[in-house]
Amino acid sequence: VMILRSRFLDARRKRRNFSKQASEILNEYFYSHLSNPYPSEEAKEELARKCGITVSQVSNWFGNKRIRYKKNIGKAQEEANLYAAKKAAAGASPYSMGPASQGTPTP
Amino acid sequence: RQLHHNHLQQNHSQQAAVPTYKWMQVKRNVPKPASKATVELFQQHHQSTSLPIGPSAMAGSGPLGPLSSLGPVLSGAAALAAGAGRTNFTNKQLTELEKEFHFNRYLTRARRIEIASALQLNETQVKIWFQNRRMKQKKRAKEGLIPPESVATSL
DNA sequence: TAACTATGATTGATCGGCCG
DNA sequence: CCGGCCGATCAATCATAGTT
Repeated sequence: VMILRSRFLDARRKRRNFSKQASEILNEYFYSHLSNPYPSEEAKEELARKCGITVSQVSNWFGNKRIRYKKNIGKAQEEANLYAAKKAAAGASPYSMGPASQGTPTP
Repeated sequence: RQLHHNHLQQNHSQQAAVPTYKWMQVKRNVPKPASKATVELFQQHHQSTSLPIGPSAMAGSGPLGPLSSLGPVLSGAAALAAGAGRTNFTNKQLTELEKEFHFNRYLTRARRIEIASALQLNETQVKIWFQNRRMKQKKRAKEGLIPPESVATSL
């Protein structure tokens, strides 16, 4: 558990940060679906294609994003949200629609 | 713990932009980081250095062979019951599990019990390990393009 | 260059659904 | 009704990339 863990348990070495553009696409989707940031398999495939990464990477990204978003709430999240919301509203947002999203949870 | 079905149903935060949806409040049962002291004690108590686990008895003909140390069917169970969240598998355990997996991707109840005892793990832990292992292989097959995991490896 | 932070990947374990 | 499996996800952690 100490020094023995890097034999076959680490394939995660040498990772590459996604391109600025890819991150932009992912964040845009995430914030425009903040009510339910769980893209379908199809959506993941499309995102993967647009971002030039694999579906698994898209899944990882959303997994990390969700968890890390929760770990804050009321931090830069608000800011990021506004940033994305405004951007989406500004136009050219192919993800404006969705299954059950919409920032209008009217009870 | 409680049930949780996601979808819109947020809080009443005056803040215009951050509603706090249900998915943000989902909490799972992962209590303690594991009481290492306890685990270690159990470990060393039964650490039978050499695992007598023979890759099962070839395709189920001669079921169960070597398996000797059988007592602690719950050392791991104890740890888990004690509130150990994520168990830290030792390389020995992982190596044996990996070996067994290569042999059989699925476990029989009997084999599961053998492995669990020999490795000081829960039957559940062994079961889950195999489940996760299968998913892992499937995932790698899909992307890495190394699907069948050539059992024979006759390269 | 060291210290710190952001982030992609891994993995034991959970959740809900399905099946025999 | 029960236990195992699948598929997706969680949550904690690892190791590295990017910042400061």
